Amino acid sequence: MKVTINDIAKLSGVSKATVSRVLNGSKPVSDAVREKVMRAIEETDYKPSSLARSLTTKETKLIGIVIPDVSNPVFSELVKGMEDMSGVSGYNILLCNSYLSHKKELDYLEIFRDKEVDGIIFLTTKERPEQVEFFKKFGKPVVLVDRKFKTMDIPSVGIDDYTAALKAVNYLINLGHKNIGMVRSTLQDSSHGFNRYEGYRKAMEGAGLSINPQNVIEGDFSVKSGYNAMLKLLSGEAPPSAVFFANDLMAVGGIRCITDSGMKVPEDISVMGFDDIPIASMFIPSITTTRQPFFEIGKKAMEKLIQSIQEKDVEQHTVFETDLILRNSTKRCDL
Amino acid sequence: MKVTINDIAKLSGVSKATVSRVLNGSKPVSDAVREKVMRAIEETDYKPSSLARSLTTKETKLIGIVIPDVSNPVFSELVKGMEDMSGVSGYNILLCNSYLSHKKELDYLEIFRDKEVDGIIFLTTKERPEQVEFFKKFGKPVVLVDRKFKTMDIPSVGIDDYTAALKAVNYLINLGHKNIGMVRSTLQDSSHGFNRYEGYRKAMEGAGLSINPQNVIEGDFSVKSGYNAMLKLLSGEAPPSAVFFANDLMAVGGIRCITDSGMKVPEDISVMGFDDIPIASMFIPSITTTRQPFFEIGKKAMEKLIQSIQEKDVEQHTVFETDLILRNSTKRCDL
DNA sequence: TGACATTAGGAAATCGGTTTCATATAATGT
DNA sequence: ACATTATATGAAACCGATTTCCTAATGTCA
Repeated sequence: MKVTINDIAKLSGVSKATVSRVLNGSKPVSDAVREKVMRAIEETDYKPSSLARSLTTKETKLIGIVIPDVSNPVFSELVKGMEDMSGVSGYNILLCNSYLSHKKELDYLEIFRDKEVDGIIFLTTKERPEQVEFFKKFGKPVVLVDRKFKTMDIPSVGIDDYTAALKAVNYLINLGHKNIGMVRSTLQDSSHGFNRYEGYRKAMEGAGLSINPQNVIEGDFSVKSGYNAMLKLLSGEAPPSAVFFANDLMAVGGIRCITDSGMKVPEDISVMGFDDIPIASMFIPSITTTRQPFFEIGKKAMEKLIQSIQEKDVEQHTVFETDLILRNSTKRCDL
Repeated sequence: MKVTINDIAKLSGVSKATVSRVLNGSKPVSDAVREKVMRAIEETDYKPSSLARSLTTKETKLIGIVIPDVSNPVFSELVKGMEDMSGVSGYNILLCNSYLSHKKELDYLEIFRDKEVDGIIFLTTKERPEQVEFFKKFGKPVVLVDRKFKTMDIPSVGIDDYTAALKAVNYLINLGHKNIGMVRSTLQDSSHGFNRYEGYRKAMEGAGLSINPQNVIEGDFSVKSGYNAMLKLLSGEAPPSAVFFANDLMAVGGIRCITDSGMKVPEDISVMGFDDIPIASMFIPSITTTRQPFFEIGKKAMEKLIQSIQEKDVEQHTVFETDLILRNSTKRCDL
């Protein structure tokens, strides 16, 4: 049989209230009594039931996290950052993969409510009214990662996609490239996709370069879509000398496509990625990209969440710096 | 204020016992009463507290999972399989990364006990007495993935590393390779590392080929260690014409090393990986490897766990088949 | 030394459910 | 029509903690 607070109380000859006090230090207890209780606890290897405790204290020390897909290195790194932070504060993580399914996202939110988590970190692409409604009812702290909501002001952590893309494309421009293509993505209305495209547009405009609409292709952030997009770019009338991919996975697909077509990266075409996932540095050639500090972002998101749970003031929107990582998939334009 | 079962009872003019019965169907309830109760529930958007419920029912519908590192594609895929299975049965996952730290592993196990999870899926490399002791006391179901314990018979799911490695190396032998090296790993006494090496040894022996000890190098399953191991192989007196890496990440490092040394894969040296993580098919050249059905393994592990929780009989040790995936990092030996 | 303030610890209520047990009413059999 | 069984529901105990409220014992001060 599992040993409970009552057993400890009996064993040490005190009331369970006193045991509770010894456990939590919520009220002073004489040394003699504390001693007795501690001994009983040790002897029986007693651990209080966090369930029963949560029932009265109203906190479960549980954090719900919804992400699209753990097997995507971007998200797994974010999760690691979150876990790193939650651990030290004694919180545990309920992890859920939505695979971008709206239904799953909502189902998981409901589960979080049932499980009475103390807070939620939410990663989605598209803001939806049901979500907003849920969060309004939910009442407890929520932090968004990599996106803000328009119809509700929820604390967020992320990067400035626009500026990061601007810097990335400016780098290509400084290498002498004039005909620069982009593989973007508007998957599920993702704001990253859009903002990165805006950065690209602005950079080109700023340098007085025109964008050939044929050289802006739509992808969906997957390797395969990068491959297909590149195929289109290569078959166009004026294939670009450099391509800015909205993420590294698509860049990988692009490089494979270029290689399969008998051309070389970066000799024939320069490729720029985004994210700096592990594969970017391992690939041949290694991929020039923009590093997002995913681990830090995850950590910060969790930190903010825990702080709001503990009713401390937190910065509403946190924006992290990105770094341009120069590698071997880009080179000066010879033309 | 949060609405509770008492509110529903009052609102619908019945006792809370009856509300509970409507909720769980544990006892028959007249249609008229059920109707009333249901209406009250809908009106107030009442959701029972799973906390309070768990306190009496003794089940939390929580599963604890300890894995080394989610950002490793091997493990993230396993986790996805587990989640896929747990979802349909209404279980939720408490995910913890141990980073192979013995202390963290044990800490998380303790947390699982405190949180009163219904069962645990445990991935570790090294069996340790404290773990065994914990599981003995724990009393609830546990499933191991990719390893068995020697001092305690815990249900497990995995593959036959020995046979898989044997098949892989035999393939290289059939391609005409005679001088085949291996980069293995005995990281934390991992049994995979050992069994894969045994398969290699047996294959070589079976073909009457001798193993040059200089061509068996120790790695630690990381890209970097694969690179360094390859460096050693290349600088040996009789570099192999083919190398069997104990996992794909090391194979990636190996290929980079070979490429950096001005040689080509597979023209100069054939490379064989293990696992078939996503990068294996994306890499240039794509990597010949042994596919482990990680998703299925994860799913099966969860299925077995849930079945034991529900006190059904389960197969004690489940072994999955592996497939040799032929790609472009291996070719016939010219010599 | 007597009046009053502190303090340690116990009894009981509480959290929000489930479950056992008792009971009134309806259904059944003869 | 009467005894008996089945059935729907309520009251209360319980799960394992925390917390409020109260009391008895000790300490302090004039």
